[in-house]
Amino acid sequence: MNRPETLPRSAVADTKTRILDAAEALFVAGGFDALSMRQITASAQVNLAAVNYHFGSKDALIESVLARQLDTLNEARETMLDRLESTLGDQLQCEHVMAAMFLPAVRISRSGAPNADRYLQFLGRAYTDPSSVVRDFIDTHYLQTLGRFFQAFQRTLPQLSVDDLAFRLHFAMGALSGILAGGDTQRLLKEFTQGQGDHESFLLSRLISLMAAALKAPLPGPTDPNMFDHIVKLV
Amino acid sequence: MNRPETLPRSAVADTKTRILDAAEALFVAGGFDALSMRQITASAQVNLAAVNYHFGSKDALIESVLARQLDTLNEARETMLDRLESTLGDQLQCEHVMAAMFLPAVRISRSGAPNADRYLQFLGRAYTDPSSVVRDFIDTHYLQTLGRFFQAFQRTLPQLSVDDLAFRLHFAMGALSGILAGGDTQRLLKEFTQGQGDHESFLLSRLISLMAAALKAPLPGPTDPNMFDHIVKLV
DNA sequence: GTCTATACCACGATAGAC
DNA sequence: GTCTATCGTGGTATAGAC
Repeated sequence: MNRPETLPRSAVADTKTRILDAAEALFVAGGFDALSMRQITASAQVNLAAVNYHFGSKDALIESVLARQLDTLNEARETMLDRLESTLGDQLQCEHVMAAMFLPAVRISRSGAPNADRYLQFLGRAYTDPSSVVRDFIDTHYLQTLGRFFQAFQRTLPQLSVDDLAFRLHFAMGALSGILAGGDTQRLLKEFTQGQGDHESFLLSRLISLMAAALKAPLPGPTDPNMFDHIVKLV
Repeated sequence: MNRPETLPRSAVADTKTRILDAAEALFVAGGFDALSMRQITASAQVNLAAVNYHFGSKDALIESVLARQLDTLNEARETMLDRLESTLGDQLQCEHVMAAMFLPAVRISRSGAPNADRYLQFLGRAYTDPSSVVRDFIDTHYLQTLGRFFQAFQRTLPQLSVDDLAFRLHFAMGALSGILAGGDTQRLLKEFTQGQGDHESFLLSRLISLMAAALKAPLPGPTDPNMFDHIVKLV
């Protein structure tokens, strides 16, 4: 922002970047609560007070760490959704919208960008970290992109009311978080990063199939609408 | 445990119970990280060191708070599942199994038990609290009951392999957590507690319909299995 | 503007007196 | 069983050097 443009980038990163890199590495390794200001500053070889000077607080630091990676991801997601919408037009289905949500992360992780190999590890941490700081920031950060995707889902699922769609998307997103938060995350990420194209397609299609089934479920329910009353009286 | 049986219960609760009650109230109000030993002991009007003496640590205290409520709930869940299984036999469907998971909490909250009205609030906190202490304990606590329900789901969904069922249950449970963790939790709980029977049946049947749709989704996926490959090549 | 040293307060935990 | 005193660690705030 207010850094002079004429200043040449030195061979070693400046203090602010060193703090960001150190915090990100420690965050990926152990999550937010395993982070201490003294650990970060020692790892970055800067003074303890440097974090507060450059970022204001520990919370603001980790938000900067998250934004540095998630801004790019959400841009790619919206771009991919735009392309799919303009290419497919009325043939757009909710599976395409979900692909636009999940594919960009995989692609970034396979690009030649620095630390690309750890990108999905970072995402796994960011999406599953239990701290309210991380969760609140991600929720806020997703608000704009999520609205964009909500409209796309509305187009592909016109039979659902706004309330029902919100309910089911909430359901589906919670399911995704649950999968990422589960003990299988490591295995899941391994398949993402190391698996062949077949594995990647298979896993993503399996995930998307499930979410599509939940989104497309008939409104009155697949069974007798009064089934629940029946159960209540049964026990 | 090692409290003498001959000691009569005094009119006011003893130190251990007062600590439990105070911790539970503060936990419901603000979650685990908003709890401090000094707050708890001040609210319970006991000494700061009393928590460590009676429970060993702050983590152990909150585990006692959770166990006091969740043990009863899981017993009721397993009991209801037993009754449904013996009553319905081969006619048991996965909707019944899910009802056995969700109904007991609603019933406890409407019983005349002390603090029953706050029971669902407590459950919402317990299931959505971000602290690893709470999450780990609930996961461990659910292991036995969850295994019992897993077998029941296996019976009602014989077309799914063990791995696929685990994947989908993981999905469904994550969805439930996502719903509870969302901003609509308050409204959801209001409907649970204040709504008429119609609302309760409607909401639960809507939730169960969604989860049943995800569990019953056809294995190859509702769309072309190669659709994902098609998407990959499209953008 | 940047960076450093250092002080401050709240936290959970514990030893030892009573 | 209960209490006081104290320890180590956490995030934060600030005065002052460069």
